[in-house]
Amino acid sequence: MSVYIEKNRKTKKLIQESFLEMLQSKPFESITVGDIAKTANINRGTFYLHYVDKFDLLDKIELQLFEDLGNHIDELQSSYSSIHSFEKGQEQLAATLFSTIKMHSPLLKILLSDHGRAGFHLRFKLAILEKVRINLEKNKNYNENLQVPMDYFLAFITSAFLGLIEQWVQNDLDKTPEEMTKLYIDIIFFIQGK
Amino acid sequence: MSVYIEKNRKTKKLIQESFLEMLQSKPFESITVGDIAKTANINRGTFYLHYVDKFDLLDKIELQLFEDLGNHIDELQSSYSSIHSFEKGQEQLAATLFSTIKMHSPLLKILLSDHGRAGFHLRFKLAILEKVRINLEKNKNYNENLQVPMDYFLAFITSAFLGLIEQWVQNDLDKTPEEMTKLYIDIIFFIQGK
DNA sequence: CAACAAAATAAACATATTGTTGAATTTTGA
DNA sequence: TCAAAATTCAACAATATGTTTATTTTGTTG
Repeated sequence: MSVYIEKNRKTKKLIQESFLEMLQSKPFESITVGDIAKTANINRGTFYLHYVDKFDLLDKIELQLFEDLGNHIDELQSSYSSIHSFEKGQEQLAATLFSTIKMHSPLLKILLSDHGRAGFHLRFKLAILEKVRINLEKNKNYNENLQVPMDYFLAFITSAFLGLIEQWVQNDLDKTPEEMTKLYIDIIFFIQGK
Repeated sequence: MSVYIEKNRKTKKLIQESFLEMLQSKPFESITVGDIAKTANINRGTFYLHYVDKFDLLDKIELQLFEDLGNHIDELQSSYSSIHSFEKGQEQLAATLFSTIKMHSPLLKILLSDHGRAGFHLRFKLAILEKVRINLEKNKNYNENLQVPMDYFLAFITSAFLGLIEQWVQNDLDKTPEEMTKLYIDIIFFIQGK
């Protein structure tokens, strides 16, 4: 019984790999179920034994990604102290984000490109935003000083992070996570006029 | 002759309006040329007299948007002095961006949502990034002090802007452009610890 | 008004993709 | 070797695509 599940997973994995490989060279919208089956060397009917349609396939891949990202971020973040300054919290979060993103950068590069699916950027942002929010709440001070609506402040910080991540992924990780963290801090310092 | 062009434009306008109306309730990928024709009360064949396919239609809409945005931004920006501090330059650009975005917010809201098309966010970011770049170059000082690769710095600043814009548009313009500009400045000040 | 040309319509077309079915076949592991 | 599970195969109706041809509507112009 357990081996049948294993077999199941192997075909699923084959489908996903073939699909993601195609996604590098052609946009999601132009990939047909027939294409996927052909590339994976399976019968088209077999695809439908595993997924409802190609949207379902991409849904599953996205969900798995967000789950992995979330778990890994939480893991790293929990190793930090709860009380810290805004700057220190940002540095810790940056270190966590960049080292987590690194593991998933090939997939992220595809999903964030125009070969992916409309709205992925929003879903990704939402996932990161939640982590930023939690991190900010660790710092008691910021609440009192912040004169700006929280949704806008979160949108600002999260999108700034996202901008660096997108550039980094598009540059095929031309820097280490540590260099990216330093880069983030340097930008904050520059804006602060230091 | 001129009236035929006028007639032509009226049908094109009708197609675009019907299309954008549908786009508010269903995603681009699920809208068929037949749907568009039905909503616009035209023959399906007529659609093909004006556009190659539905992608071409969306291409034209996006292009028109970027052209309008670019023109309006350039217009407003040219009214400012060329030499200014980083903060002053950012404030001027923010004021320009928010007032320009306001005019196109209904369309932007759709195109940035998951009803739009993969990659729109990237194309929009690129359009804004170019304006940010030009604005930064007006300030001689920043070049000397900046210790960070330009592509990353631009990605950071532009995405931060974009984050505010997206939140604003999603909130159905719950603030005036002036309030958004002040909000942007307040966030910068907060990060600077002032 | 009559003639003309552009634009839109209507119907038909081959083609491609979809998602489903049922039966046959192969693979798997116990 | 056996039975269950997984995959294959062929066929199916349904839908959307993009093109074509003939016909009608529309607006302009002499």
